[in-house]
Amino acid sequence: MFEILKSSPLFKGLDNQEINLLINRVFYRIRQFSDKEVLAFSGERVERAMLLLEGKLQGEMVDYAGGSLKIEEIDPPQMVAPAFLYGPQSFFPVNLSALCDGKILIIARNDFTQLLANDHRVLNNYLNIVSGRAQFLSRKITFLSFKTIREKLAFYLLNHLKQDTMLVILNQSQKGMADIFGVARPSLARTIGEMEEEQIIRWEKNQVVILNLKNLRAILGK
Amino acid sequence: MFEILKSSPLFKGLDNQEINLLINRVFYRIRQFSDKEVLAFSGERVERAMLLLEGKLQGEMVDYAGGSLKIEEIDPPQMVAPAFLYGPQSFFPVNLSALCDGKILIIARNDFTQLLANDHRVLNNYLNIVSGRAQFLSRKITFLSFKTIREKLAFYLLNHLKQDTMLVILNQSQKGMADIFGVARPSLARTIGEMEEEQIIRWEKNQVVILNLKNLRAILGK
DNA sequence: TTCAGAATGTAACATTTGTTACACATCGAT
DNA sequence: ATCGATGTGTAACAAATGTTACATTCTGAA
Repeated sequence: MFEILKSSPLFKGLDNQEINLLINRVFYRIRQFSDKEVLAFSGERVERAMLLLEGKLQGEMVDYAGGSLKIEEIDPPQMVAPAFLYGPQSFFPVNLSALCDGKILIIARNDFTQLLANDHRVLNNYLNIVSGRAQFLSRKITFLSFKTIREKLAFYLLNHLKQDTMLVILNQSQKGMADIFGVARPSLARTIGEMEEEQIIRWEKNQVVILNLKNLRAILGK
Repeated sequence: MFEILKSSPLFKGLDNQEINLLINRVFYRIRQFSDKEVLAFSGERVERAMLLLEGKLQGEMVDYAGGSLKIEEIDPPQMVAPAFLYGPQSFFPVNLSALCDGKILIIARNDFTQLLANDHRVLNNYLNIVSGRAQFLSRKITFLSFKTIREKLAFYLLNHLKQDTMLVILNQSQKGMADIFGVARPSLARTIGEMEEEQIIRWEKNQVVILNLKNLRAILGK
């Protein structure tokens, strides 16, 4: 376990023994979870710090109509909802569900606070994590504020362009992307079709080829 | 100045003298600004902690087409962009402009870090502020994810309902609200008209009367 | 290989929102 | 009180997106 923790942003800069000492000064437990299990519901109080050790989690906002907007996926060794452990409104903002089997490290808030107080480097790391979360959410807002599907798609592609190539590797299905964009799947497909028609992109199975970078950029610059 | 700082979330729990001692151990300066002045552009690096002492600021995201989405207003004695001082992407997420004359306290990041290290209460306060920011942004995303103007309006009204009344006091013009919602002003006016037609609300000059709470809730629950 | 389930392309149509334009009301400064 | 700037109600029309439906292709497990 300490190998995993050592590579986590929270314990960055600490060696195995230091982590061991710190962790063993507080109460903690490991919880197993299985595929598709819901670990927390939106609105539930956040009482414990959680750090994903194995497996993959997904956070999605659920609207009142039952529809959902996938916000992000969480991979080890990241913390879960780090920005919701303190502050005035410590409630889960999303439904947290498992995409496969795995396990998480759980530390109650008071113990976690103690952990932070016990080592300045961990505290500093945590500060960076929380700030990073706020920045992630801020970018999410930037993204959601794009009005048209065309703009969202252009922004997405430009941000996922592989260095020095004209390729974007897709690790999402069109359906998955539509969820992230918060739009209907056929609507996204239509926009993709239009942009292929205009020779801006070529949509292949697992990747997208940018045929006309200038025009793609123009979508955001008009 | 210390009276103002004393009432700020950052120095909560400290008395004037303690604040005085802490502040005077680091470099700081006070900057005056005037109405409509732009204090920072979106994308600019955040190098300094800023705490609003007097006046009123506004943060707005500017999209590529020049349109804008007003994110929030900042009143004294709040910090400006507290969640963007640390972390991997410390750039202003919004254009920061003045809504009237005022002044801010400015502390360079290194000095601010020193300030945090010098007092555990201030550090703890800051942690709460940053978490609070992430939580604010998260709620913003919840809000933006509502699909229709009807839903946004219903959500807004239900969240601004004055305790134990059927009133919502408006401190925004319709135009201002349309900006916050990220929709066109006539579109919002149309939706308001429809909801008045249906006897759900009555829109008056500076307030809204809820006529049918059940139906208003039903908009989000359907 | 075969088959079922998932993902994709596409079309017709409905719904929502944006755009533009204009009349009118409101508010504050002179 | 008057004027101009700003906000508001409303309408007609355009544009974007959602909905539904169906055919086709892909994919992984038996």
